Amino acid sequence: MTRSTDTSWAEHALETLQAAGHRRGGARTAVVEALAGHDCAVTALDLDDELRRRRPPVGRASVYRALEQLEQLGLVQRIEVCRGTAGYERVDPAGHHHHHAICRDCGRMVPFENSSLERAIHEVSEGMSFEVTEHDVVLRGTCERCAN
Amino acid sequence: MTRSTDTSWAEHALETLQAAGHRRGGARTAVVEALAGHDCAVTALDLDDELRRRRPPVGRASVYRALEQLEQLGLVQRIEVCRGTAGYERVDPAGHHHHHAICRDCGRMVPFENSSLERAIHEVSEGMSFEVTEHDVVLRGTCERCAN
DNA sequence: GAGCATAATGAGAATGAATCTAGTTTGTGT
DNA sequence: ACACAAACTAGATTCATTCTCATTATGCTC
Repeated sequence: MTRSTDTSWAEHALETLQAAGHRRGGARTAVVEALAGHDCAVTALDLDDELRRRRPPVGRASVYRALEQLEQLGLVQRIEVCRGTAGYERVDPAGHHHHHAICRDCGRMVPFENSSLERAIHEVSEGMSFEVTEHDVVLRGTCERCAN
Repeated sequence: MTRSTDTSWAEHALETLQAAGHRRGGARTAVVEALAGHDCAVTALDLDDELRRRRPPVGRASVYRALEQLEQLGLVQRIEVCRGTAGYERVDPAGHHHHHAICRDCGRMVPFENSSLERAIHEVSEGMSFEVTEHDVVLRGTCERCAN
């Protein structure tokens, strides 16, 4: 579960894509594999850099397209990493997930999880006219390094 | 408190700016006044549109600069409205604030507040190596209109 | 295994929000 | 009123993201 390349997530993702009526394409598979290799959020351009070197190279458009489809299927979550840039990270099929604290100065991102927070969010969601399918919590401040 | 133009917030903001060593400039004042007239998040470009028509017109750069300063002073909060666009809204000086549920389909934004959620976030923040100064919760899903 | 419809792909152009630059104006303390 | 720094505007620039479109590959059917 703490393996840095999460094979089970990748398999699950590829299966879900197929079940959703998608064909098996090289670029999208590469994106899934790359995501599986990251434990926390990566930007689309980081993935692009990483995948552009492959043979054959993966185009930027394909990376964005794949991420969008994965997000739509609830396989990855999108969060705002820093002003105007999105980060993507895989979603545990078991529903287990974490949130992030982001340092205002250096952009460092620290994941955390907390069950009473989850419970509170769940309760709020219930009492809402919305049908809430996803939530996202971001704490912002200064990390211990930048605080001096 | 439900007045659509919140004069007290505007006054508070202008005072805080001054206390922070800022001079009183026409453009920034205009931005503060415009923000006071909105109860929920507005995008920078909406404000720009709104203020460009003034005599004298306010430049786009000034809008962004003012928003950044206001955010730095904790007078406005920045949230991601839709992919790649930020929304800004005034922060109640009393510390009273709300979060948002955003419809994935139509982009509609519904504010909500919940004290046990706040409490949970506060607790998490305490136990963190970060010095957390701000937090942001976004619920995403389908609003009752789009759900049919 | 060949043929077909169509999804998937990649290169690069286009978009659009946000930031930066340069030169000008304005506010404030003296 | 003067001087000097902060604030301002217009427009160019940057940079993430999306779009276009010609090309390639997949999965089906026969």
